[in-house]
Amino acid sequence: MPRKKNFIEEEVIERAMYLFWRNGYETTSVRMLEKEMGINQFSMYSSFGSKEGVFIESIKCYKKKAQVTLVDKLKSSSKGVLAIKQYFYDFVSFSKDLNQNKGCLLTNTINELGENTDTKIRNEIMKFALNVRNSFIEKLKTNSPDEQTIEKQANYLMVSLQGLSVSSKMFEQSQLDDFIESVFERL
Amino acid sequence: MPRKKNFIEEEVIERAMYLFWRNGYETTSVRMLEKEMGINQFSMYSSFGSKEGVFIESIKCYKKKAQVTLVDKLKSSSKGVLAIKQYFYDFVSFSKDLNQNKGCLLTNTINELGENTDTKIRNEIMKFALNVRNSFIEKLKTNSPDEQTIEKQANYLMVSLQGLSVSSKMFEQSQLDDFIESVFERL
DNA sequence: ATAATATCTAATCAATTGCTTAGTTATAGG
DNA sequence: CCTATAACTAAGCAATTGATTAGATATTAT
Repeated sequence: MPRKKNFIEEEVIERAMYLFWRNGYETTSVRMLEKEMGINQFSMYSSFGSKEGVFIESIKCYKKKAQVTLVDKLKSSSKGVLAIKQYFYDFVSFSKDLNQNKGCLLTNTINELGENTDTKIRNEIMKFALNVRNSFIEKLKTNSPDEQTIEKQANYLMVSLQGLSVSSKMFEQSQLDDFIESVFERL
Repeated sequence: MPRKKNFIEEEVIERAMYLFWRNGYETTSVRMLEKEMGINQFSMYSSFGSKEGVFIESIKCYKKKAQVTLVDKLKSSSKGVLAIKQYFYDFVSFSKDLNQNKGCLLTNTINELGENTDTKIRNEIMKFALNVRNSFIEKLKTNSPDEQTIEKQANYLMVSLQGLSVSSKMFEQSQLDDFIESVFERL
């Protein structure tokens, strides 16, 4: 009986996601979201409950995007550890968009909100991190059979990824390339 | 002839610095600063001009602190590359304070403010990064004479440091240890 | 068509933001 | 002592924050 929404939730959330990605959580105001999503505040609140609600959906949207363009490619590759290296390069270009170095939205969020991060958000982020880590481990198995070595290497790669995310905001591409090459010289 | 300030600028700035370090720039309000610094808003603005002014002084304070506890120790060490490894471990415990993982204030700032970072602030941060990088290079020279190798290693170490800063907020100490050990296994 | 209901627009809410101003108080040089 | 000066207190500024409300507008089953 009721009226239909004249926007598609997934579409407006993707726009919101890019805004959060560019500006961070605190700096992004509800008015900016309104403008970017192309919908009224009422629609925003009735669909997503709160600014945080919009953010959580944006995080999920980002994860989906990263899964499709990065993790799925990694999983389906047959190149072993080299596939992880490719993931690193893909990750850097993924974090650049329209000549902007935005880093990784998940890393940005952890870094911005720190220990005060809402548990729901933190869980979403940690789940994805574990997901990536497990994908790394699958590829590492082709190199070494020793489980302890693999665990250590996985930790090494995860911290390295965080470094890339932040560094893409302040260092030159050549320095990032140096880094990636060095990382995989050691594997 | 005039009245004396009844606070010491360096003292209140150090308090402000810890607040910014814990909460980030945007999340820290002038009212919070007032409370933490123990001075009135008028005093704050007449001494430092603006919230950003307080922040810039806080950044300088942080740099001084990091210089004394981290860089000076590195410079005076005679252990070569091992001294850099020690710097990494010191850096992690430096970013932990009162059981809080706050990361590095400079890294946090770059990550939070991104490309919109005020030039003055950005310069302060970049200067310190170069300073650390040069200290690394000095120690790397004891290992290899090849300048190109050293440059690449320096880039590698700088990105790794950023990784440690962010990762200290989301990973276990053992994972950070794994990372540091892996970095220096082949240096 | 009509009634029911969810979505829309647009105005508004109290609270908080960074910052300023008016008026008082302390400190020194003459 | 007195006057000049700057630091103090505390109230207030306009603008913005996240969120809500009232009333108009579509949509669809009956």
